[in-house]
Amino acid sequence: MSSILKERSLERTAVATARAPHTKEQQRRASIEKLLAAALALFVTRGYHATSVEQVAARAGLTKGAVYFYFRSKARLLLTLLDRVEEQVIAPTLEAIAAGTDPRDKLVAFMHSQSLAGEKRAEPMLLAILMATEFHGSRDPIERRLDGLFAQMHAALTAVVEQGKAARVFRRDLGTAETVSFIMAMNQGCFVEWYRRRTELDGPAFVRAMRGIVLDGVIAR
Amino acid sequence: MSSILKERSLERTAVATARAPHTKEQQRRASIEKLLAAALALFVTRGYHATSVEQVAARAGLTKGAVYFYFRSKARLLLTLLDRVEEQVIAPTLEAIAAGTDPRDKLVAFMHSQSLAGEKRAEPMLLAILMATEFHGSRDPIERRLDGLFAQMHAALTAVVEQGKAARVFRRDLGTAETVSFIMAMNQGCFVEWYRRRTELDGPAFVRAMRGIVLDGVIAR
Amino acid sequence: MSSILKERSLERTAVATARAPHTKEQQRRASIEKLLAAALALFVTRGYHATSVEQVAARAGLTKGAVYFYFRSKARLLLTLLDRVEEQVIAPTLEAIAAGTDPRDKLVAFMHSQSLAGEKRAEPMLLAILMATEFHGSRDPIERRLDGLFAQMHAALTAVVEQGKAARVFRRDLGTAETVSFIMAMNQGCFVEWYRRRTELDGPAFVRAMRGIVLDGVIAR
Amino acid sequence: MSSILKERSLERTAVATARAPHTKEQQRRASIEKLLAAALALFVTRGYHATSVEQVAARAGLTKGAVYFYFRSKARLLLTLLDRVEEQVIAPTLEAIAAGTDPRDKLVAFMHSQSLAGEKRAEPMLLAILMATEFHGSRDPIERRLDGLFAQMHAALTAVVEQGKAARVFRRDLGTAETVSFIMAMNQGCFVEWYRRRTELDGPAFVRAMRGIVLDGVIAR
DNA sequence: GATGAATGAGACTTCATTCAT
DNA sequence: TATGAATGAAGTCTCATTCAT
Repeated sequence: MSSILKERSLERTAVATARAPHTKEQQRRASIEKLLAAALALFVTRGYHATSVEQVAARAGLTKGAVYFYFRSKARLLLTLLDRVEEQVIAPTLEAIAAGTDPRDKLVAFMHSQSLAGEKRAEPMLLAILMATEFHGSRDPIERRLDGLFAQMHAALTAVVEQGKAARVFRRDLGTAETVSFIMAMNQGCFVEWYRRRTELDGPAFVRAMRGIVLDGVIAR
Repeated sequence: MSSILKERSLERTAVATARAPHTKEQQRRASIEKLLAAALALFVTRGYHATSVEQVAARAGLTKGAVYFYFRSKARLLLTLLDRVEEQVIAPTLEAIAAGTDPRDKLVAFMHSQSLAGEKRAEPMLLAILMATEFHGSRDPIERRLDGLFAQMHAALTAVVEQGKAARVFRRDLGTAETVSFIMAMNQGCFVEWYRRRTELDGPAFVRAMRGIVLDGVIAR
Repeated sequence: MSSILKERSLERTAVATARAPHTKEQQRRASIEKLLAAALALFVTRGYHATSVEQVAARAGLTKGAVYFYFRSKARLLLTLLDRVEEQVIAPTLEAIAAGTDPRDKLVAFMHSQSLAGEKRAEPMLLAILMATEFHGSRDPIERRLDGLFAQMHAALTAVVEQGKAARVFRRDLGTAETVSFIMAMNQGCFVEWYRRRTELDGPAFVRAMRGIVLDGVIAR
Repeated sequence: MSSILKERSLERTAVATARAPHTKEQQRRASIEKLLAAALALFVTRGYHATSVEQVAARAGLTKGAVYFYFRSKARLLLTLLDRVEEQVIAPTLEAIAAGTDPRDKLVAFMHSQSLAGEKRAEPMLLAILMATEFHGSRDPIERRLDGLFAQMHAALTAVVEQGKAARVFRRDLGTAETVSFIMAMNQGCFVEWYRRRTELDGPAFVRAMRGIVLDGVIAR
C-alpha cells in the first residue's frame, strides 16, 4: 500500500515526460521494474530466505547496492511486491465481489476473479500465499502485512456467506467461519497445486472442476 | 522409509527387552525423541531454513553436537521426520483407502483418515505440506523424498477417482487428473488453514464443512 | 595461471593509469596483496589446514568477509597463490632451462634459477613444496594443480637428462627417471632445509655445496 | 622414547605368558598395534591434522573411546609412533654409522641404513619427515620431539663430515654445516619423492643414483 | 577393555547491510 | 544512479575430548 517509491517517482513524472523519453526517470523506473521482477520470480520459486539479495540483483543485471538504493532493505523489496499484489490481485477481486448482485453471483465472481489472476498474474498471487507460509509465526512486520491482505478477502467472503445463508441460497448447516475458511483454503491450495503441476494440468479444466465442486457443495439444494 | 535409527535400535531390542531396558538405550531413545520433537515443532512453525540446528538442540535441552551425533546433518533430521510422516500419516491413509469397498467409501475413508491425522498428528502432516512448499524447485534430495510421499497419495486417489467415474458414482464431466489435484489441493489447503486458525475454527465443524462440500461436489447427482 | 583477479584489474588498468590510479582500484589491489601476503606467510609457516581464514584476514588487517569477497573460498586463496608461484618461480626456471645451450648449461641454469628463487622468492617456492606434501593423496583439485606445476619442471628436466646422456655429458649408468627424481627431490629437500635452518646456514655456501655435489655427481668423468 | 604403554604392559607380561595365550594382555597388545598401524598409515597419507581420531579408530576396527583409553590424546598417539621411529629407524642408523671404521665407510653406512629403512620401514621414516613439515613452527611439543630425532642424526653426520674433512677424504671446499644439511635434505627429499613415485621409480636404481651422486659429489677427488 | 553419548570450541561459509565514491 | 569494498552476525558442520557405563 505504501510503496516508498510511488511518491518520489510521481513528483518527477511531469518533468520527465515534458523533457524527453530517455531520461533518468525512465532508467530509474526500468531498474526498479527489473529488480521487482527478479525478486518476484526468485521469491516465488526459491522462497524469500533462500533467495539472496545478490541473486535478485544479478538476475536484474544490477548489483546488490542497487537494491539498497531503491529499496532500503530486503524486507522492503518484498513489501513493495506485496503492495502490487494488493493493487493487482486483491483489489480487483474485492471489486468483483462488490459488483456482484446476489450472494451466488458474488461467490462466482470471487472464484472467477481468482482464476483470472491465476492465469494472468499467477506469480503475484502465489507470492502472497507462499510468503504467508514462510512468514507464519515469525512475528515479522511482513507477517502482519500478509495477514492484512488476507483479512480483506476473508472479510469480504464472510459477508457473502452470511448474506447467502440469510437468503437461504447457501447451505445453512455449515458454520460461516468454517465455510469461509474452506473457500479460502481450497482457493489457495488449488493455486499452489496448479502452479506446481502447471505442465500436467489443463488449466481451464482444473478451474472448472474447482468451481463446479465448490458451487455444488456450497449452494443449498 | 529408511530411518538411520531404526536398524541400530531394532537389532538390540531383543537384548534390551530381555534384560529390561537400561539406561544407555533409554537415553538414546529419549534424546532422539526430544530432538525429533523439537525439530518438528520448529520446522512447522518457523520453517526449515529459518530454524537453526542450535535452536533445535536448545529446545531439546541438548547441544548442537548431539544433533550431529544422532543425525549426521540437518537434512537427515528432516528426512527422519519425513520417514515418520510416511509411517504415521501416509501409510494409514493409504490403508484406509484400500480398506474401503466402493469408490465413495474410499473417498470418505481418505478424508476421514486425513482429518483424523489432522486431529491426532497435525504437525507431522503439516510438516510434509509445508516442506513441499519450502523445497519445491530446489532440486534437493528432500524435494524428491516429498514428491515420493505425495505421489503415493496421488496415485491412490487417482485409482479411486477412475473407479468412481467408471462406476458412474462420481461426476464424469471433470478430468480425472484435475479432480485428484483438486482433492489433494483442497485437503492440503484446509490442513494449513486449520492449523493457522486453530483458535478461531471449530475443528469438527470445519471437517464437516470440508467433507460435505467435497462429497456433494464430487458425487454425481 | 588463471588468477581470478587478473582479468578484472587489467581491463581497467588503461583507464586507471590514464586518469592516475585513484582510490577504488588502489584499495582493491592493496587489500588483495595484503591478503595474499598474509596467506602466503601463514600457509608456509603453519600449513594450510592449520591456518584459519580468520588468521589470514587478521594478519592482513581485514576481516574474514574480505577474504570471501576477493577469493571465493579458502581454496581459491591458495590457488591464486599457486598461480603466482607458477608465474614467478616455475616459468622463469623453465625459461632459464630453455635458454641454456647444452645439457650441462641447462642443468646449471636450473639450479641457478632455483637458488635465485630461494633467495628472492623463498616463500612462494616453499609454498608449492609444502602444499604438495600437505595435499598429497587428498584428491583435492589443489593436488592436481600442484601436480601440474611439478610436472612442468619434471618434464623439462627429463629432456635435459636425456639430452645429456645422449651427448655422453651425463652419467649413463643411472636411469633417467631416477636421475630426474633425484634432482627434483634434492632440490626440494634443500629448499626446505635451507628455509628451516636459515639462521644457521650460510646461504651462498649452501647453494655452492649443493651445486658442487650435484654437478660432480651427475656429470660423467 | 617414553611410551605410556611400555611400563604397564611389561609388568603383566609375566603373568600373561604364564597363564595362557589368549588373554586380556594379548588383546590389549593387539588393539594397541591395530591403532598404531592405523594411525601410521593415515598420518602418512593424509597428514596429522587432516586425520580424525575417529578415522584412526575406524580403520583399526575400534571406536574413538579406545584411542583415548590407550593413548590419552591424539598427540600421544603420534608421540608413541615417533618413539617407534626412534627405535626402529633412527637408532639403527646411528648404530650403523658408529660401526663404520672410516668417514667414507660411515657415510656409506648412513645411506645404506637409510635406504634399508626406506625399503623395510618406509612409513615410520616418512612419518618423521612429514610430521616435521607439518609441525614446523608450531611450538608444539611434537615439534620439539621431532627436532630431537633429527638432531641426533644431524650430530652424527656432523661428526662424520668433520672427521672426513680432517682426514682429507671429503671435499674441504664446502662448509661442514652446509654439507651435513645437504646430506640430510637430499636424504629426506629422496625419501618423500620415492614414496610418492613408488610406482614409477625403480627403487634399487633410485637408491643407486642417489648414492652414486652423493658419494661422487662429496668425496674429494 | 571398550563403547557411546554428549560437549564446546572453532572451522568454513553465506549474507544482509553500510558507506565512500 | 549505482558500484564495489568491507563488515559482522549467524549458520552448518567437524572434531578432540570427557565420562558414565
